[in-house]
Amino acid sequence: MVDSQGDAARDGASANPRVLHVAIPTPLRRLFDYRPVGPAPAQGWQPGLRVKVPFGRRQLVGIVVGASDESDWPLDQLKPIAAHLDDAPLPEDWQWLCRFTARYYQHSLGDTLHHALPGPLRQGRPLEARTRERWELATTLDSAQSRLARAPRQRELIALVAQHRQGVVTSAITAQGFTRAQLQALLDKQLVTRTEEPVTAGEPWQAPLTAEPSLSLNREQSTALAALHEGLDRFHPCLLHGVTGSGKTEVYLQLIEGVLGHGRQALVLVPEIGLTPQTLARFRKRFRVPVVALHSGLTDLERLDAWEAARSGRAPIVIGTRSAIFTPLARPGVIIVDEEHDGSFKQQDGLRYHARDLAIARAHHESIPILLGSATPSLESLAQARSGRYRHLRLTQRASRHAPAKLELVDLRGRLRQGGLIPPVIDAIRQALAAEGQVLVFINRRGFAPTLGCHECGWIAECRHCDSRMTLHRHPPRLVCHHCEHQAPQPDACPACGSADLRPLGAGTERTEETLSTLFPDTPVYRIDRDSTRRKEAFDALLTDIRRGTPSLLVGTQMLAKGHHLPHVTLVVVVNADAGLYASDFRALEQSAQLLIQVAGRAGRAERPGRVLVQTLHPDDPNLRLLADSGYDALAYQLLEERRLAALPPFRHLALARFEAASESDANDAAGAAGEVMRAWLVERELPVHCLGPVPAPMERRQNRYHIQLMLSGERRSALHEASAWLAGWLESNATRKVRWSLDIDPMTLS
DNA sequence: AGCACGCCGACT
DNA sequence: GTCGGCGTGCTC
Repeated sequence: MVDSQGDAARDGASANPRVLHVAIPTPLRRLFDYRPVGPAPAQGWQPGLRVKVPFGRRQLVGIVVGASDESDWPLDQLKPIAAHLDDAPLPEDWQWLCRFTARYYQHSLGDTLHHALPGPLRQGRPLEARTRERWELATTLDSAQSRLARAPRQRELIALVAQHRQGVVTSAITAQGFTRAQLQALLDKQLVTRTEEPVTAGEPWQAPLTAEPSLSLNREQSTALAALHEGLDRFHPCLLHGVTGSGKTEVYLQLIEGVLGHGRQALVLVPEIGLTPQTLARFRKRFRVPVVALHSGLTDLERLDAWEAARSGRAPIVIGTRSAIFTPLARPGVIIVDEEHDGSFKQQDGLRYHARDLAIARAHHESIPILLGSATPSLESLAQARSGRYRHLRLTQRASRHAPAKLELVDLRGRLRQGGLIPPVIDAIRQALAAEGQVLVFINRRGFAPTLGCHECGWIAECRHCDSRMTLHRHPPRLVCHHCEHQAPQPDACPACGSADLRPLGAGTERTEETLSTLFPDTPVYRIDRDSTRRKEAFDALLTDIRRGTPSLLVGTQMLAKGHHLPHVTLVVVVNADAGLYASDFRALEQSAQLLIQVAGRAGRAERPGRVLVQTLHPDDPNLRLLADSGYDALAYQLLEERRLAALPPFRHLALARFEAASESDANDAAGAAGEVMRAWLVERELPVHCLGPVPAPMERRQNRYHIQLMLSGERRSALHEASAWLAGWLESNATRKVRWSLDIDPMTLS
């Protein structure tokens, strides 16, 4: 059997087993057997125990997934384990999710478990016997506060401590946005006392749950909330499909309040770019209970703390990005996936999981409701809602009295462009600024210009290592490949013909910023992209400036379009809407429609109506027209029809095998061989799965490596799963070392 | 993936 | 004479 790594789990615990089946952090998709020696764990040899084992010449932390008296290996050749690291197994719900993930994505179970564990636990750090600090008021609140006249944060902190007569633990304090340094300052002034206590399982939190009253809901919101409340004790998948500004977050908050009221926990997943301080602040302001955030900025120990708080049940609310789906919960009550259409939920290397899809599977397994929220749902979720498998909850009304801004298409053809903008658009910007508004100019290209070209001979700056063009940057001046980071100095003369007439082609954020600074010298111009916001503080400072609301110009990539509330923006300009219209990728149009709507949603959120100008070379494109005239939903349903006709997701399921090698023929041969055996196997097994390829990836050469792919597609998931499992097994034992391969189940892009 | 072993090129 | 390039084999 090819996929044997989950089977041993069924053997379960046995009192005195002769063999332990252990998942090891290696890409090998099989288990390794060991002999249990030394003292047995307090609760016996159960699945979910971490063990330290010898593996080759290394010592690794593995996880027991089963115990029995049998092994495929000669028993006397089994190595003994070095030690067991836990007396009690890791949480069962977490183990289940890892097993499911490994199986569904054809990934090594050991690697999956490893990936899903916080760093310290991966390295073998003990989970038990940890202590925590409890802080109590050491004096009266009044006298403490009078001594903190010049330290406002410490004064707020002492008020928080004073609210808890039995004291309050550190994690609850930091969860409210305070720092250890502030606690230490209070301790030094002897205004608080600190005691250490062992960490025990959390008790249910107590009322009152909320720190500030809920907002009143409109009829649609109430209907949605009522529908959600009625399915709290079962698997109940819902799509909260609400236009920008319709109050989805308020529905989340009140749903969570209900879940917490039943003593259960809530897990909230947000896109990478969406876990902003404002989002977090909104949750923390509403609830009196700790809100634990999991994001990339945490240290290993903070991450472990958060994981432990969720596992023990001490943390009622957990908010995090993609990987937070692997957080164990003691009393799961609901999973919410905000902006469910967002591409950042899909991991794009290694274990290529989709957190939204795993969230559905997890909610099903735990028999809890799951809420997917979006103004622009993915076609996958829309199809599920339409078929009735998900409950379709719509929010069509906006809190502000203005209708959402319509997209106005602006014809770029034959017009002179300045920094990518044509005169009527520049006039509109001038008017908006004169009316004291802020203007957001959206370009999805970093750098000064997409590329540099010779006006004499037609030469274009291409990357030496990729099939791509180099982007021109100005600060500092250089050519940069955005696919491999390769850099080159900006040439003074054409390398092909020697002409000095080299010109930037097209506009990126830097160029538009420069143009706008020249056109509007008295107005501040803020550029927001990956280059200008490398440092987080720089980004925060920029946002603070912008929120002051003085008339200004914001030039940015999708960083700016997603997540951030920009209440003073009255005009949005999309420099070029054409990138996604004719792209080869089958999801390009869906994704650019989602992005356009998201960008447009930045306009006129406060008490002023907004305008959205969309520049395009294809003002008559039927898809673009449909989006502008009838909105996202109309386009989405139209695209669904096209997907049906083209036999693409969500009507068929895909798996993509990628092959990559330094030589084109090696990659091609490997993909060709795999395709042949795959097709032969499909014929023999009479499985209704198509195998396409090998075909070169859209950008075949990247970093001097050649990319070839093979696509499997099937109407039935089970058949596709069987085929991809077989292919993974075949590749694992037959692929040569110089060709790297990977399997992507439900790929988001075909590139 | 790691990590070893093993067999051919340019160096102190 | 060796340091070191990466092909290939193995991990219970």
